[in-house]
Order: sequence, then C-alpha cells, then structure tokens
Amino acid sequence: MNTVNMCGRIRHMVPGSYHHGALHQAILDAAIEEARHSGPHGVQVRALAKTVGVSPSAVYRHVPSIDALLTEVAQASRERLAVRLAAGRDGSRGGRSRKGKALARFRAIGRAYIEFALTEPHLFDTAFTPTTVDVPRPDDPSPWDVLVAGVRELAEVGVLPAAKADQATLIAWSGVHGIASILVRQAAVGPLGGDEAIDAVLDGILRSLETL
Amino acid sequence: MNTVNMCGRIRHMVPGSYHHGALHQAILDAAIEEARHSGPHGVQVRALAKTVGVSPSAVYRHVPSIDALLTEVAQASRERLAVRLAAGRDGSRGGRSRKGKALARFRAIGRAYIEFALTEPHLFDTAFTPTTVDVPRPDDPSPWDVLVAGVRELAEVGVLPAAKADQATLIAWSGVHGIASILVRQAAVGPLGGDEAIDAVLDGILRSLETL
DNA sequence: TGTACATCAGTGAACGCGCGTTCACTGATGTAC
DNA sequence: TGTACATCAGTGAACGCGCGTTCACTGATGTAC
Repeated sequence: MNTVNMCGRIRHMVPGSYHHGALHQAILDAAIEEARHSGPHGVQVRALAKTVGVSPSAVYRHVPSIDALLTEVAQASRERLAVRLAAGRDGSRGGRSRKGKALARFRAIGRAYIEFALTEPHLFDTAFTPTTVDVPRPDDPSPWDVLVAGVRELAEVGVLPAAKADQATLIAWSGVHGIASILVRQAAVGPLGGDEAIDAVLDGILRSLETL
Repeated sequence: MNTVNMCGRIRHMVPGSYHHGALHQAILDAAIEEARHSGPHGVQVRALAKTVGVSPSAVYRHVPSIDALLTEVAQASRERLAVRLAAGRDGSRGGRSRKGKALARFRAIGRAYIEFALTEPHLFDTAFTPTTVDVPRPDDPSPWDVLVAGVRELAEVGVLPAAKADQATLIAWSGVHGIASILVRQAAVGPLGGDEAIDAVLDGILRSLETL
C-alpha cells in the first residue's frame, strides 16, 4: 500500500521514459546524506532501502553492488568539494592589483578546502576513501582541476614561473590536505588553535610558491 | 594438544609471575602484523585467536575489547613511525656546517615520514585511525616530538626564529602528512612522479620555514 | 618430599546481530491492436 | 476507446557469512601444608 502509493508517485513524476533513474537518484541522494552523517561505512543497502521507502532487494534494480554505489558517492563527494572550492574562490574579496586578486583567489581555494573538511568531515573522508570499483567518468567538476587553475592564475600574474606549476600545485595540495586531515581528527595542534593553524599553513604555502 | 604444548611453552618462558602478559604480548604482536597487512579493519578477534593458536574467548582474558586492542595497535604504529623518523634523522649524511647538518637532519625526518607511509601504507592508516577508546599513556616515542625536536634544531642554527617554531612544526607536519596521504592512494600526482613529488614538497617546506 | 588445594588461563558451544545478496513472485504501468 | 499483453520495478523471505562477545566448564599450574 505504501508501496503502491510510492510507485504511483514516482511514475507520475517521470511519465514516459519508463522512469529509469528516478529511484537510482533517490538512492544516491540518500547514500550521500548517509555518508555525510556516518562516513563511507554508513552507506549500507538495508538502511538506504529503508530511508528511500523500498525493500532492500529493490535497490539492486538500480545499483549493481554496494561498492559501485560507494564509488558513486565518493565521486559525488569530490564534486561537492570542487563546487565549494570554486565558490570560495569566486566569492573572495581583497587585492586591487591583478596579482593581489590572484593571490586572494588562490588563498580562498585553500581556505575552502580546509573548511569543507571541517564542516563535512565524513564527506571529506568519503571523498578520498579507497574504492574497489573503477570510476566510470572523471570528476566533474574536479577539485584537482580547480587547484590547477588557481596555480595557473598565479603563474600568469608572475607569482611563480609557469614551468614550476606542477610543483606548486602539489605543494599546495599537500599542505591543505595535510592540515585538513590533521584538524579533522583533533581540534588543535600543539599550542596553536585551529584558525591560527590554518593561517600558518596557508601563509606557509604561499611563501613556498613565491620562492619557487 | 596444540594448546597444551602452547601453554607449556609460554609458561616455561615466564616462570613465576603467573605468566601475566605473555599471551597479551603475543596477541598484540599478531594484531600489529595483521594491521600491517590489512589495516585497522584486519584486526579481528577470531583471526587473531587463530594465528596465536588459541580460542577466541581466550583473547578476552587479556584484552577488554577489540576497540581497546585496536587503540593499542594504533599507538604501536605511531611509535614505530617515530622510531623510523629518529632513525632516518640519525642516519642522515650531508651538511658540513652546523646549519647544513640541521637542515639535512630535518629533511631526513620528512623523508622518513613519507617513506614510512609508502612502505607501510596500512600501518600508516592504522596509526591515524580514529579510536573510540582513550589512550592510557602518551606515545613513546612520539612522531610529533621528533618533528618538534627537528624544528628546534633548525631554530638553534638560525634557519628560523625560535618564536615561530609552532608554525614551522605545523607547516612541516601538514606538508609531509599531506603528500604521504596523497601518494599512498595513487602512485603519481598529475604529471609528477613519486620521487619528484616528494622532493618538490620537501623543498617547498624548507623554503617555507626559511622565510618565516 | 609428597599431597591437597586454590587459582586462573584456557576451551568450545552458543548468543544475537547485521551485513550483502539471491530468487521466485506480483502487480502496476505503458503499449499494441 | 476499450481490451489483452509484455514489461519491469517492486516485494518478502531466505541464503550464508562473519562479526564481537558471553558463559559454564576444564585442567594445568604454583602454592601451602
């Protein structure tokens, strides 16, 4: 009965096209929400089926296995991270000169990376969880690409030589990923508070790029 | 029978003192070995009991719960890491001046950190796995302390002002932890190979400290 | 030195649980005539 | 426009598995007399 209503609702929502993907999307959304709250281990067939309002076996009409689903969730997490990075970059203020603007934008990317990890620790974990199933398509948008673009901007305004872009990207990625991983597990590091720690690392990265 | 022999062996090894801790140590050793091969999730009561040659329930004479054991294993992993860091530092060559020596020693610590992660990826994971049980004693030796000591050496030879030691430690820790985490999951990053990536990050960290 | 006893590290069977996954099925849906 | 049919997204019961943990017990050990 519950099911009857459910079916009716879904099928009316997507008339024609045989409703393909409607429940799949619902399952994926529920899985992402679960990962947000409990991390990759929270993504489980039975729990998802329950929250979506469907029997466990129905899930297998739309997902080949739990591992495949987790792979999708991990990718979605990375894409959310990428969106946040771009949003942070585009919302950045400060820097009147071209160079100043590029530096502010780059710093905002780093900040957004760390803040994503702190506000969505489980999703951050999920984004980089090792997965047994191959990803069918590249991340879109991709966090890595956002960072690469930021470094390119820095090179264009002369902060670093374009030939050193690869090293710069790696240094920045390592720094923010490192501090993010550390802060996610413990609020303070040594005698430094969280905000001080973030600034110290972001400053350190920029000094490192400027002297490349 | 197997058990009888086992018991006899253990008890002869530790006459008097009622054998306390002998099986505990064997379980812990087996758990660490399992973590080396399979990571934190590989630490399981039944499997450990089997490799130690004992029934699962016997484990509970020496360990309150699997979580408590995993906490011990994680700490042991961090302590192994610390030993490697110190060994790398003390085995470092290069640098005739005091300053050069300190820089070489510091770089060797960073290298050892990354190499530990690459040669013992699962133990590296285990070292920083979140644990539900409180750690009864501080890490000894502690990787963090090794790093702090390295930074102090750098300050003593004038690479950076002593007042900036906290920032320096955090920058270094973030950088090596970040690149280690990244390399553990994928062999190359962007167009850079593993060794190039390591050098780029270590160089970047040192430039960052020198300009503090 | 030999014997009775208390200690306690072991055994093995079972507990309850939750997991991913399968299978024969049902019944609502869209389509063809 | 109404009816018969093929499709396929659902159900629900069950599968086998492995997990951590408990419990009444056994039997080897070290100790006291």
